[in-house]
Amino acid sequence: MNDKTKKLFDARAAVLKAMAHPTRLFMLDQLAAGEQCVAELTRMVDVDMSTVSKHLNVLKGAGLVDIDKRGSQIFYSLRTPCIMNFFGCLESVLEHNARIQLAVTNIK
Amino acid sequence: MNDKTKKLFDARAAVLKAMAHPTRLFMLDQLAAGEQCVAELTRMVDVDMSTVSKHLNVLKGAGLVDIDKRGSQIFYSLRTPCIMNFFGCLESVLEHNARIQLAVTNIK
DNA sequence: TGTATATTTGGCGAAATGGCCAAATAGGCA
DNA sequence: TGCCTATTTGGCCATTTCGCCAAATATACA
Repeated sequence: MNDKTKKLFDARAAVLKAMAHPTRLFMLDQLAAGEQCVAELTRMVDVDMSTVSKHLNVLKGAGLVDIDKRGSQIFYSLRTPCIMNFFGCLESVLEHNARIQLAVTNIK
Repeated sequence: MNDKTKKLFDARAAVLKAMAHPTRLFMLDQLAAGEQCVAELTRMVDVDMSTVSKHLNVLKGAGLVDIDKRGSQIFYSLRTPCIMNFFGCLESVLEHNARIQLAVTNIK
């Protein structure tokens, strides 16, 4: 793998890594329906607000969300909505896994 | 977030997490062109074969690849090729990030 | 100015990750 | 059987991740 290829896959993996956490993925999904402030997102996910803030910072670092400060609140929004198109494919992987799991269970 | 929703996002995130490593992503990309054995993949990625083997096991655990043992070799193949459709969207995120970076550089 | 609300930051500890090396396992073949 | 090749497993260590709490920062508003 040459240097240029390595850099490309490093960059792609970094974006995936930012998405690859249940809380962050859930928040992206929520943001797909429209911008939200930190407090509102915190209400949805049942972890400390400081943790939510750090998760949002990870998403920002990966270029997945934009922020808009208005008054004392900060609104986060999805920068590249096509990200969510991937859910369909994820679902097909999960379904396949579920079928395998079911088959294995039936054998036992 | 209720329990069912949590489980769904845990499962989705697990698949993304399996993809979210440069070496694993590169190997998935290679497998998109056809099955490969461990030794061949190792030749491409410049890490120890034991490390490659563990990466492949992660991909298998996530349901992303299938294996086929033939003789003393084990061939890995992509189970759900639609996974690779996501690259296009990743690219648009990366391009956006690059533009931002360029803009910031120009300001300085 | 002081106080309340919204958000981020710093620090800590527990757990997971990723790499290498050495050793174990499995198959093919003399 | 023994030897070679292909692959996986176990152990170890350095690094990263993720959660909480407490403290800092920023804005609004009286």
